Amino acid sequence: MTKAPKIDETEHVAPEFELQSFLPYRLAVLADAVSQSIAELYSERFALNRAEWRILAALGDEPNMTGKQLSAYTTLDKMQVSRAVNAMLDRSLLIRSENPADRRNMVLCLSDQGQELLSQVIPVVQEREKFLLEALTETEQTMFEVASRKIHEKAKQLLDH
Amino acid sequence: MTKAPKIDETEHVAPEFELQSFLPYRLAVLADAVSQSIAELYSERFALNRAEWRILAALGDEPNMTGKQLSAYTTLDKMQVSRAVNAMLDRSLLIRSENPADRRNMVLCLSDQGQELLSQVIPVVQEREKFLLEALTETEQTMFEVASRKIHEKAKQLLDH
DNA sequence: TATTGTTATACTCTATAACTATA
DNA sequence: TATAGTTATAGAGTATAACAATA
Repeated sequence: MTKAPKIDETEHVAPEFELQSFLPYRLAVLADAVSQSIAELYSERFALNRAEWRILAALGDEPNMTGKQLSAYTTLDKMQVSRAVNAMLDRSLLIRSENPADRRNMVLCLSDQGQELLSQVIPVVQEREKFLLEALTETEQTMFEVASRKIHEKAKQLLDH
Repeated sequence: MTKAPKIDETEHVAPEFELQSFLPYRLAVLADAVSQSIAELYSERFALNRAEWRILAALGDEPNMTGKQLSAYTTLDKMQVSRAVNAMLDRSLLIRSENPADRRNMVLCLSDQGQELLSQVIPVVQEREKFLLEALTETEQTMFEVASRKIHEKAKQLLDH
């Protein structure tokens, strides 16, 4: 009984790989869909872009931040902050004051108009967040948050060189 | 006993809102960090951009797709596919053939070089995926996947108008 | 000399839509 | 007329680095 020659199936055959089940791809697609579903709210109804929305929310949560603090809070870089802040100053959504202790710092907070705008945006985006989270039980929500945080920590390890 | 006048605390005070715990923000930041940690692998070592990497992986998983099928598989739009495909044809990573049944369709598959490149990229990105997933137990991984899928379904409901 | 924030510039991405070739 | 894919072009977003003011 002669053996049939075995075909080497590994030659030119890439390892099994399915994009659909690749975590980074899945996360990108998910975040993209979720982002879009929120962005359409603050951009269309309130003429904010992503950076402006983040800064608005950040200063609503914690007033009197400097550019650098805003950058850390929102994960935007200093240029994005600078540009968005200027656009928002033009629209009188922010008030910029000097820090007498260190005049390199700009100290920013929301104007009454900014507060007003924020208080209009928040319920709208929160409603949408609630809709998205209806997909999950409370337990699932908690686990999802915990897992997200853990993966994020790992990813940050990689990016801090 | 005269009542002290109550201060209306809702005036000009936005509802409680913390960007850090807002699901869409958390997801965006997470996906961004994870994406970056993978992109630095395929872009630096293999000179691929995101669209090219997705197409490479897609055709490795399922050869002989048309542009439209690739677009659906990778969630890239037809222009992004067209551009990436042309760049990859220039690098001889793909083979384009005509579909005699409908000559509007281009049918694409990986060349030997494309296969070879893919088989180099896969272990590298899989290793990184594994590193990221070490953050989670198997149970957590499963729950995370399930939860992701559920949220994604909800988000797609919103985007399909 | 280092830091905060601004500006300039170039590059990449994205979005719209006009265009071609097929059907 | 509708579809697959291409091209053109403009706008948005991003990245680098030079710059001014201040410490």
